[in-house]
Formats: sequence, structure tokens, C-alpha cells
Amino acid sequence: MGRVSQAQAQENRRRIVQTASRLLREQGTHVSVADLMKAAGLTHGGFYKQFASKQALIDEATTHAFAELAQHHTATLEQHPAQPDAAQQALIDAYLSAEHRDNASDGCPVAALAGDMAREPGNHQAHRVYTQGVRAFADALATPGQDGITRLCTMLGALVLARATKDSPLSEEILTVARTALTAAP
Amino acid sequence: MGRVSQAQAQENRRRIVQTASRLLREQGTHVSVADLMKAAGLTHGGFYKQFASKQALIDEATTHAFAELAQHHTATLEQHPAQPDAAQQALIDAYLSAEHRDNASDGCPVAALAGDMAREPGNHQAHRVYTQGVRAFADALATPGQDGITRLCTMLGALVLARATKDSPLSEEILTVARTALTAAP
DNA sequence: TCATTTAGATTACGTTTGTAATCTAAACTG
DNA sequence: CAGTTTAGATTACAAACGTAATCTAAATGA
Repeated sequence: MGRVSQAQAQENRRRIVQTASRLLREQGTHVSVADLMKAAGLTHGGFYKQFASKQALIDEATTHAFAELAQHHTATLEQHPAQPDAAQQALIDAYLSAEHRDNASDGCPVAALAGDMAREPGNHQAHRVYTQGVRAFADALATPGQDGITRLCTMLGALVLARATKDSPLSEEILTVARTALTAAP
Repeated sequence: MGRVSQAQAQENRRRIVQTASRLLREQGTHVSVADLMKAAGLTHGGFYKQFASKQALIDEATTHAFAELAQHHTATLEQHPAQPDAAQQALIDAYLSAEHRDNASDGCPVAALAGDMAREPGNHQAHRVYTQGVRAFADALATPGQDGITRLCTMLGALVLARATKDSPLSEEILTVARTALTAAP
């Protein structure tokens, strides 16, 4: 109805961005502004008081998702002090779990947004954040002997394929095989 | 305007399916029926004389794309008689080429449709064809010692990531690194 | 040949989309 | 406390969506 305190408005804005970052991963960039706002508990008309356009929200939500990803990575690293191998293994196991496959909305944005990023013209902030996020992820997976790009490709490929074949036993098989391959690797 | 010969109608239908199979890979399942028909050189009103629904066309176009993929695989195998390793290497090199990255419309449907398949409820023919296509692809990549799922994950992950980072030098790096890894593998 | 069928064009429908103007009442500001 | 600002609700709009009825003229078949 009427106005709302600046603190409340900022909290609403924050919630819109967070909700968008989840819905984007779940449904892709085609989610409607109306659905986004409804999920955040607001009506869609108020949207343009907070954001210049849908793309502006996508940019901000993507940035938010990648910030969370980086935070998750550093948290995992800190949980295994002085054992980078164990930390990476924990990362891999979580990445290739059924939980992660079935919960894209708070999962890896690199995997969830890959399809959308491949199609849009790359001039948006979201695209730049995405590319930088890929690089950071690959770095986190690197070992002294090998850079992490190949491992990231295998992990991401397995997750994407497991999601796309979700209703088939093949999906579990993909996760298991990839986990084994990444565990055995040097 | 008026009617058209049965032969012509069949040819039109064939062209719609083929056009759809390309546009779907390029733009995803959100392409409009109007765009599909225009690309096939027809008006969108005539669509429902040939197909029961948009989903029916998607099913048929997906089936078509995967038939072409299987055909491409057997053709590559036949081009390297009695040298399965060389055939697989040719497959891998083509898969991880810049041409393939930049031409999704006549490229691998497993990669191009992965995002859409992960989101739709899996009750459509397209989804079944997709899952079966993944299995067939993995089989084609298997070696006597190792099943092909991991290699497929790496290839697909690399292609998807290379497309999603297309405007950055990282994209080329991903293709190169993955090609090297897959060539060196046992 | 002539009546019937039908592929595709035209037009129209109801819904949903992104965007925006208007309204309202509460939060600010002096 | 009175006046101004403004976040969010309401409403509106043009465009695009999937679907469908209608029209038209050519192909078919008797």
C-alpha cells in the first residue's frame, strides 16, 4: 500500500535479488518479472522503482550468485586447513551429489546459467561475472601439477548431463562414474 | 495461397522439422512458432495443419537432430576403418573445435539442448530421445578399458563452457586444454 | 469436368510478457 | 506538526505468445 521505511525498502530489494538469484538458476533468464516479484512477496508493478530493467536485476542476481559460490569455495577450503587435496575432494563430492543435481536453485551458477550465457549477446555484466567465475572455479580446482580447467569441464559436464537425464537411471550412473574418475585422477 | 500438392506439403513439413531442429539448438525451446514457420518460409497460421502442437514439433525435431548425430558418428567410424582410436580422435577434435562452438545450430544436440532438458518435466518424447542419445554417445566414446561417460562429460562440459565464455580468451583455452587432456588419456 | 478436399494465408482469440503511469498512504524533512 | 517525498499497489498498454477459426484457391478423385 503506502510507503515503506528505507530500511524496509532496502531489505525488500535484497530479498528480490536473492529470490531472483535462485529463480534464475531454477528456471533460466525467461522467468517473468511478475513471477520474480511474486516469489519475493511483492507485486510486479513496484519492480521499476528498484531496478532500471529486468536485465539490471539479472546482472545483480548473477553477481550475487557468484559471490555466494566464491564464499562457499573459501569456506570449504578453510574447513580443511592445510589439506588442499581433502578440500578439493569435499568440493567434488558435493558437486556431484544427487542433492546438488536436484537443487539447482541454490547450486552452482556456472552449471545452472551455462545455457543462458551461451545464447545472450555477451555485453551484459552478468556475462562478465560469469566468465570471471569460471576462471575462479578452475583455479580453485587446480593442483600443483595440473590446471583445473579439465576437472571443471568433467564436473560441470557430469552435473549438466545428470540434470538433463534426471528421470533415468543413467543420471545416477553419470554422477557415480564421474566422481570415481575425478577421485582416481592425479 | 491456395492448396499445394501432397508432395509439396510433405516437403514443407520436412523443411519445418529440419528448420526447427536447427533453431531449437540455436535458441532453445523458447523459439516461437511464428519464428519457426517464418524461417521455414511459411506463415505461422498454417502450422496446426501439420502439427498437433508446438511440443509435437519439438519432439519430432529433437528426434531428427539425434538421428543426424548418430549418422554423423557412424560416418566418422566408417571413415577410419579398423582404427577405432583414430575415429574417436577425429570425433573429439571436431567436437572441441571453434567451428563447433560457434555453430550450435547444426552441432551436437546433447550440448545444445542440455539446458532445456534439465528444466522441462520429462514426460515428452524429446526427453526420452535425449536420454537415449546420451547413452549412445557415451557408448561411441568407450574404449576397451574405460566406458565413455567420463570422456563425454569432459567433452560436453568443455563445449558448454566454451560457448558460455565465447567472448573471452578463456573460451579458446578451455577447448585447447580439454582437447589435450582427452588426447593424452589412456 | 465438376464436386470435394485441404495446405497455407489471413485474421482473431485470450494470455502473458516487459515496461510504465497513476494512485495511495506511510516515511521522511524542515 | 505540515508538507514533501516515495515504495509499493493498482491499472494500463503494446507487443508477442500458442492456439484456432475462417478464407481461398489449387489439388485431388469421381
